[in-house]
Amino acid sequence: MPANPHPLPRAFFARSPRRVARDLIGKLLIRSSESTYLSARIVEVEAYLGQNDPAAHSSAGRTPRNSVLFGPPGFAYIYFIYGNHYCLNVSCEPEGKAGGVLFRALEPLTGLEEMARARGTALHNSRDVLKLTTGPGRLAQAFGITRSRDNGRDLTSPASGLWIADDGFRAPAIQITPRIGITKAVARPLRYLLANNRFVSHVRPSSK
DNA sequence: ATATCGATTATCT
DNA sequence: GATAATCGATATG
Repeated sequence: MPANPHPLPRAFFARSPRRVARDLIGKLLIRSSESTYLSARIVEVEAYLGQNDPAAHSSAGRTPRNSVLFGPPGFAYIYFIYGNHYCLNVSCEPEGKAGGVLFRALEPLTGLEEMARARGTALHNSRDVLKLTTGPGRLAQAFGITRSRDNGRDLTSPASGLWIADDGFRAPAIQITPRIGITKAVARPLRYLLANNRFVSHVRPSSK
């Protein structure tokens, strides 16, 4: 039985995005407040490196948009993409060095009704559950994550209301594949996923 | 099952 | 002016 979830310490994130990404598989993302408790297991992430990674937002240096990636580790970097979607990252590496991990898919555990409400979708069958948090845009919407609300939020403290936790679960097997949806540095194996998990996001048929 | 397209904005060239 | 770490709707097989 999983233990009570406890927050991951800042030192967990003060490492290379690869190490952090690998170790985040199987951990929990939690949105908690007096009126809300959403939790989901992290089943798919991607590492974005601070240096020598053309696909990373930090590759061209520090800007107002990406400054969280250059700040201290364990904070939320939220960006808005395609005019429609927010995506959640956590900053890695010690302060001053860029790097982050993108959350790509979760397995929802508690608060599924509220997630469906946040997404404006039905929740009648297992197919509906599957679409709650599979994909970076979907999981952000399910957790009510926006740039204005959550960019720069401390993900190591339950007091912040959005945090990452360890409940004792240990991933039996982790797969590593190339990243998805990018056009630069396409071949690099920086996508980490929980093997045999149904909630891993799908490659777009025509995305190449 | 795959393919195409529109949404709609921050950022960069 | 083009592009992007995406998704849902729609059309067609």
